[in-house]
Amino acid sequence: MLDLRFIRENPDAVRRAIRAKQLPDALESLEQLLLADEEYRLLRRDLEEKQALRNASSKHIGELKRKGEDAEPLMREMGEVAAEVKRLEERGRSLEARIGECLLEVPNLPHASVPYGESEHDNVVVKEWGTAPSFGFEPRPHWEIAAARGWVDLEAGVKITGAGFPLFRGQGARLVRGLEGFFLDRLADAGYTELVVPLMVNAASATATGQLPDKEGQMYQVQDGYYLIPTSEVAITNLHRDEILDTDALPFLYTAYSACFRREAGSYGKDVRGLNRVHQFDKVEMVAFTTPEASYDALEAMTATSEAMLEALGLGYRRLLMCTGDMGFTQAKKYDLEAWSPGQRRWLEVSSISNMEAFQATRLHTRMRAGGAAGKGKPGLVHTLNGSALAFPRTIAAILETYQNEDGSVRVPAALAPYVGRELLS
RNA sequence: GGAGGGUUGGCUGAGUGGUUGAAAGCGGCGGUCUUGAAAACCGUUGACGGGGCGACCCGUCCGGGGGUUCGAAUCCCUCACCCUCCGCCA
Repeated sequence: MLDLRFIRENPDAVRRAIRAKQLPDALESLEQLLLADEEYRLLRRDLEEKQALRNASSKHIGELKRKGEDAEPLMREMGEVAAEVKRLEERGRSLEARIGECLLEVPNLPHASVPYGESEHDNVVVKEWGTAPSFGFEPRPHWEIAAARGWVDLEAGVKITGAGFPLFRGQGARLVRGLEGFFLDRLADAGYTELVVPLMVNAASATATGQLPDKEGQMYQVQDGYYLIPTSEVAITNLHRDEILDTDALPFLYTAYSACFRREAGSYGKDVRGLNRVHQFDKVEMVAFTTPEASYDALEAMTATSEAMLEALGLGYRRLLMCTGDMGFTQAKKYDLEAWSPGQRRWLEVSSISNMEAFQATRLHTRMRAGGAAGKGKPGLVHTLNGSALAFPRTIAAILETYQNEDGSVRVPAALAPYVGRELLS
């Protein structure tokens, strides 16, 4: 969330940001927030005055009692003050709750370099890499290639669970495992610390990273108030919730391979065929904690790391700079990487890399100072970033379609072959 | 799932209704002594919010949240976490 003081001092900048992000409902929350904040600040002043009076008097009563003098009149008098303090405290609590709720509804501000736009059509292609492969035959979509050899079995997934839960088999499963090792090894080389994280998180974690209350319907909720993670970002980023990090030790770079679960309610049609959109998928995620000064360089570095993987796999791709209207609630700046899908003749989003600036850190209460928790002085907020490297299903789709042969076999990219243990899927 | 015990400042650990934001020790910081260091001794040392140019002043904080009371670290309720024992279990 944004800093309350910043909102108080720059309400117009926040209003502009909400309009640019196409989130009209948030305007109402902002206006409520400003009203509640104003009332709360007046109430605080009154409350502190009465609390001071009560505190002084109760000390005085203590003195009288110790001396054996009569404290009854003063105690009766203070009864009224105490009642007033209680009334003000109750009102203060309800205002605090309202302020907290409204604050969660206010989106992050877009960075100055983000283009204004109302929808995905206004995103800007900032980079293209590779050339579309040519075939001596009509290239097939990945679901045909995969189904022919049983590498991906969508019907089995439907029987076992339901639509959107693919089953990988044989060399298809081997490809999944190979990609995991390939991605994680390259990220280890790039300085990322590997984690294995819980696949369920509590409501506090989901709130801190911005899934709640904004995207509640998109997560699977299980018993005991837990949610299946829609991305390991949620688990990783909460690692440092309520902590003060040592500024000199930053940046912290983490990666984790995990299953991800998304309800994707309302999705249908050709966009969801095959592996294009599923409810459970694997992903290797990157998360960074940096100083505010370093976060935009870190965004570029993280993006370059993801792009290097696509290049090592030999997959043609383009990088999009997301416009204000297509960016989402928590992000200040976001790039999407899309791999070319020759069998479908369309771009597939395989990675999304974002800088949240201090938006998550404020919710997380993750701060930094020289010396960390034991250090001295006022702690400052850190910036958080995350990105995928990469999402498996669409990467697998792009590999199958890009490297397909007419006989239905698929060449394994040279850099990936050692991880898969073979150079040809057949 | 059942029974019991616990959660206090950077750490250890006192404190069961009235100048307790909190003893003591450790650690940290400053000083004395010393060529320097160590040891010893002396002093000092929590966080957050608000106010004032400032010496300072006010408020909140003893796991979280409520309650009782003129007054709560201390009493009551509730939640979370940790420990011990029993049960169950890959």
